[in-house]
Amino acid sequence: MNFGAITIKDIAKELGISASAVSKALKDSHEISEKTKKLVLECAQKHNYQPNPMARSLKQGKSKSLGVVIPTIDNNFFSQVIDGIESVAYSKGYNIIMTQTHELYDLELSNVEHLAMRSIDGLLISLSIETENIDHLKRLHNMGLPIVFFDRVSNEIETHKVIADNYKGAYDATTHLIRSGYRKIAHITSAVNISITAERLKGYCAALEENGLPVNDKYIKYCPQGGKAITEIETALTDLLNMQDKPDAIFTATDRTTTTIIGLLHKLKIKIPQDIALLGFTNTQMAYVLNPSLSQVYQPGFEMGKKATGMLINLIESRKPATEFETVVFPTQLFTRESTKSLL
Amino acid sequence: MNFGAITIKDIAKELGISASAVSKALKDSHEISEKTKKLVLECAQKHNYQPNPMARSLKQGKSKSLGVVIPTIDNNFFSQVIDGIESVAYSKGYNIIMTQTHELYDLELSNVEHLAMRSIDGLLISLSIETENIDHLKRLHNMGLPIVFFDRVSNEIETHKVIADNYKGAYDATTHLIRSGYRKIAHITSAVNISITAERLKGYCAALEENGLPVNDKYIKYCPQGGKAITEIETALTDLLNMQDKPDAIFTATDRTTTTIIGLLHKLKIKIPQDIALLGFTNTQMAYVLNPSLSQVYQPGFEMGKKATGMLINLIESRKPATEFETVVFPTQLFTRESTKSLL
DNA sequence: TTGAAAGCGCTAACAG
DNA sequence: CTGTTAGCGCTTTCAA
Repeated sequence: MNFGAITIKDIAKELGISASAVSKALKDSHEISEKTKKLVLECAQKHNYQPNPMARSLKQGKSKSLGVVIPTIDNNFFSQVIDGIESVAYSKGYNIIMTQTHELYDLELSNVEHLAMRSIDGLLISLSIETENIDHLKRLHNMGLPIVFFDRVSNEIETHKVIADNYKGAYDATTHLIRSGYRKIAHITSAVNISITAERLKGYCAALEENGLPVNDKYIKYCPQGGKAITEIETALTDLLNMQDKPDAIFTATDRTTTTIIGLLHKLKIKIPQDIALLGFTNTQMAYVLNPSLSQVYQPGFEMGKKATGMLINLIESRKPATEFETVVFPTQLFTRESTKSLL
Repeated sequence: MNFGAITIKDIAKELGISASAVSKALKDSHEISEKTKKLVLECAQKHNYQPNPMARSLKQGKSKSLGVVIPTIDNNFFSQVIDGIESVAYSKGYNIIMTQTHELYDLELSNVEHLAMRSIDGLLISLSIETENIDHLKRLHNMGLPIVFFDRVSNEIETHKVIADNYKGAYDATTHLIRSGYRKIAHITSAVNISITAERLKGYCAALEENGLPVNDKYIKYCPQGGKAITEIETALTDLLNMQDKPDAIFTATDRTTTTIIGLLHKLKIKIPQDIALLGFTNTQMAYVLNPSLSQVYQPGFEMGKKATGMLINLIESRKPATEFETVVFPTQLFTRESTKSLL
């Protein structure tokens, strides 16, 4: 770090003035003469002076970096969120330190600790599946660390949150399946404890009920690891396919589950949608080239990232501590394609 | 940052000893009595003491963070590389600061400057497509910043590099197409100036020549933006399809190009592989569920990230400046599927 | 308009 | 074994 970099002191020495004068000149303070300013600026330019951010952070108690904690980067939704986060953060002079939890509580814990230790100014987080207890976040939040949740949120901390309209996304998806003539709609979802699971499940149930269809618990399959392990998806699918009254459609709740299921059905030579229809939450841009083209519920990841970051930076930079917190809900988009072609 | 955090001074005061004693006790120095150590440790524990990394960095001239510059995160290959980078970095106590260039030279420049300013201890970089001039990297490298290139490398800086065997990957792919009976094999590749383009092109040509097939320049299409814009891929494809002697197979050189081409061919109702075969470099895990399942050249992204990071950390931590530099080449894997089914 | 001095939190050389 | 001191680079009073 700071490889042979020039410091304020060096400039001061070269110009025969004091370090504080240089510091002030550099930030165009009114208490420095134009002449001196010009001299300093030129000298700084000449040596390509870059302020040492560590020193500045140490002094000012601000690091100008944001911590980002997500389950995994290898996911269309999250990489789009990251793009959104970056776009806002950079424009406001923040850099981001990104970490993945891989859905593990222990990793989330250590990543968060590590970030806090790293003196981040704020934290953006989407909880891991394993995370049931968020004391680690409460502690930091109570100490004054601004936190904004997105996607997988917790109600145990009062702060800004950014989510997709998971309820409506699931509701629309299920309704579309029903309208297309499917009656026995299974739901393969993520772990039972995370926020998006509950919301999506609610939407699914509501659509069924509104259409006079029974909610059959046997049609609801949880993947405790959120589909990280292909085996849990396989088990869920096999269970469904082995049922006496097996489903005629599957509504999958996550990106990974959706794309994996399509692969598994392929392997089993089960035709979509003839044998079973498929519709899922996924942000893949390849949905239309999958075989068959895949109906999808799309979340505006980029916008969600932007919004969350904007809110976080507001929290960080606002003079007075926030007292009003917002939960911003973004609409999802339903794309209907061959995988849910109408039976009617 | 450092929200209400306890400092060494606080501990010193509470225990009625000096700050330096605490500092030494904390690092288990032999010049501190066991009794004091125990006291200090307990007190630190009690208050959940966390050293301030800024202060430590400032003092030690090390930030324990690595800069990572990649074209885009929204790419299977790169997100796998990141996973590899993270896995090694964390285990060695480094955190990573990641930035995307989106294939733009200006963004690469500002990201690199920003990272350098951020006092990173080392840099991992895969060059953007627009980058022809790497003076920005040379400058930092000359100032002593350890740099490791991966994937898209430059020969203008002597340092460690990690790449896939692009030549062999392309050679194997092309050979496979030839053996499957295809004779007019087009190559849609990335921008002409980046390293991987040249290497893959060479492999493609070599395979053709070894099999007595002509290298037809008209069959080679460059995408100056690396496929970032769908239009350039579309143009390349249309050009090929409009040729009198149009190709019977396409070998695509990048992840994005490959998946986009399959979509475009779909739209045009051109059957793969009956009308035209397709084989490409891509790390998508969905290759086998695409329509048709996609033959692919797979690069070991995770391992490449691990290796590059290991090398970088070695550079950073080695006492004497390195004089010998390595270019590590990872083998690619060819998966043959329906999109290149034999014509014979 | 400029400079001297103190201090952010931590470490390391040197004294005691 | 423990304390004093100085300093990393920068900012910010306060004094000149």
